[in-house]
Amino acid sequence: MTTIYDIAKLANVSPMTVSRVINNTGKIKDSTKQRVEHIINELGYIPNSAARSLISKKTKLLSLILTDITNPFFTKVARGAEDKAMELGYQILLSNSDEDPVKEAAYIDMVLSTRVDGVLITPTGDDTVNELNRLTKHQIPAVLLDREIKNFSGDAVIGDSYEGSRKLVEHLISLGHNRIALINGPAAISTARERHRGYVETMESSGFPIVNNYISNINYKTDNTQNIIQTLFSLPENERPTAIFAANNFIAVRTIQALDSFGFRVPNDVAVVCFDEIGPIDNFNPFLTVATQPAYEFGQIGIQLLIDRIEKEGAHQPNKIVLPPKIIIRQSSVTNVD
Amino acid sequence: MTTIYDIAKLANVSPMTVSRVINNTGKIKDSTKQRVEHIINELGYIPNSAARSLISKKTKLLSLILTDITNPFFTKVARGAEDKAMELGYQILLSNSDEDPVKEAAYIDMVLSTRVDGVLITPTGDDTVNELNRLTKHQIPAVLLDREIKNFSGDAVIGDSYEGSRKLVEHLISLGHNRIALINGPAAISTARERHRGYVETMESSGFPIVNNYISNINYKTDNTQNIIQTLFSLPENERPTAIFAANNFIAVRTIQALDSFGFRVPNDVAVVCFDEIGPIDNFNPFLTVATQPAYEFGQIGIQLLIDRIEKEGAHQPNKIVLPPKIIIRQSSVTNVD
DNA sequence: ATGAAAGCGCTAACAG
DNA sequence: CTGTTAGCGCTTTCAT
Repeated sequence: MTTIYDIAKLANVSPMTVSRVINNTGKIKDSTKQRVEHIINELGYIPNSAARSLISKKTKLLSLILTDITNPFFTKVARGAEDKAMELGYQILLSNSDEDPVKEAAYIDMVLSTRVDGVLITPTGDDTVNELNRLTKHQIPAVLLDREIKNFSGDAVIGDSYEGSRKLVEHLISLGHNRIALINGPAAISTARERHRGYVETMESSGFPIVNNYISNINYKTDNTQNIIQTLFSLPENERPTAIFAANNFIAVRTIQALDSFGFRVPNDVAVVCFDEIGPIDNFNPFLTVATQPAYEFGQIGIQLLIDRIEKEGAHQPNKIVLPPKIIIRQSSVTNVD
Repeated sequence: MTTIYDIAKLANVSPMTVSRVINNTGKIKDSTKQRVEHIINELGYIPNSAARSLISKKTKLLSLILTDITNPFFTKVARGAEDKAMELGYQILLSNSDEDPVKEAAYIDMVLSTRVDGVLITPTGDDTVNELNRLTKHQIPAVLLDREIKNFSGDAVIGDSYEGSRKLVEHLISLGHNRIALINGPAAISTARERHRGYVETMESSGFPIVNNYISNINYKTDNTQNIIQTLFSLPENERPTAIFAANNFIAVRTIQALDSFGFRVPNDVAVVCFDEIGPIDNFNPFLTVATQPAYEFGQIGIQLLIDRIEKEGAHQPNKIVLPPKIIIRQSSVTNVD
């Protein structure tokens, strides 16, 4: 491996001069500069970032901790994050927590030993506050993505789950539904709380009762919905829900599959709506009615906030960016739509 | 930031003893070990990997260079790669080349300066051989993913594009099609060459002519298919293709969109088949007939090969793993299928 | 079983 | 404009 010492020797200068040429600092005679640069190119020399990090305490590495990149929402987040990071000279370390606090903690360990400059994270739940505190203790800035956390104030990029929720429920109500079930994420996750709030308030303001049996909480990514669907549809026909609000795309898919397994068709027997698209290509799967969120921007803005926090001196106020959802009406809720 | 010196001072030992405790090397008296470990936990000390890398010349970092993680095939590859890497104690740096050799080269630069231990890469084309040679020059192992490269022999995980291609075309022929168009990727990419070969040989062995106008090459990810579709369907009705073999999922989507814009319906007017799923959830979008590839395994195996190469002493023979595709028949080619 | 010295590759601080 | 010295945090080597 060639080092600045090799270059220095060949160029008859000190290593320090080589360093100056590489970093474009200080004043170097043009001829020396040329000579050094020529040798650098000749040998294909590339600075060792470990050595640099040791001094600068910066790695130009960021950690992106998502629950699962396989979820199209997070796929696009990752793409936005990567693009912005690259643009600003950083690289991204990817991790999937799978909604599992144990995996999440293990990743924070790695993050800490890799000494990344910052972390953009979708926390698994409110308890993630402990991991965030570990980061803070080591002065590693973190930005929350998609989910806020109780007892933690810091930068965040989130969607407007309350608003999206209201609009989805209003849409269902406008179609004549009033027995609407909510299959939600865990109450320890802010998006689930907000979607619940949107659901409840919209139902109430439309004068419909909140039926507790209609509301359930499951894991956003793993739990299946068989039991829930079975229970809901064992009710007498005039008490069954006519529509289901699935809190996210994965829950929606599992819900539709469960419905299918019991012989119920969407939307003929039941209408289904949810948050976020189920595929990477917008408007290509013309099936699910969704509250879609600008995932790519989540990633971009998240990284931008993070890098601002890293590079800008002084502790400025926490920045909270709220990105609005967009309702797209498709066949899973109405039959007569393209 | 706490260092082994801080620990050493508090434990009344030398830094070397602390290092030994951390790495579990040498013989340490149990009592000293306990004492040191206690203080380590107390302070929440975590070793600085930059310092370690400087000595060991290892970073425990791998680079994953894909064309676009937004493509569900690569999304799953990334997931498989990340899982396997984590399991083996490595972290993954994610990059998207967007099929652009310039971006690809820029990423290789970063890779080189970050001193990753290895690279798993989907090359943009045969010219990527130059970038791979740069890696080799710096003794950084690389494993090819999904695509092989002319004039480069090394480890690779690829699919059987020829076989998948044959089966897709055979499927179309069995449905009575013989005017089948191929919208392929660039000839500089091995998968495109193999898919072309599978198409040509299957057509010929079935006694059908190869119509040159039916074959076109475009970028896997960016070029649109408007012109191609327009040209094909300006032909007299009895010369138009009745089926289209799109070489990958993204081309298929753009093809269907283009067909749609000209008022042609799939599969009623034209059958469409392609490689790889268009969504992350298998069997949920019951539309496209595809040759699907085990993307998750691509990632897992790729990382496994890479780490073997990194950790196993001695230069063993290049390892080439070929993963078979699976044909899934859906509505884009036949109307009477679930 | 433990420690001291040296050095990995680079740059900040100071000298000239 | 260029060089010298020291040290980032850790581990290897050699002593004890």
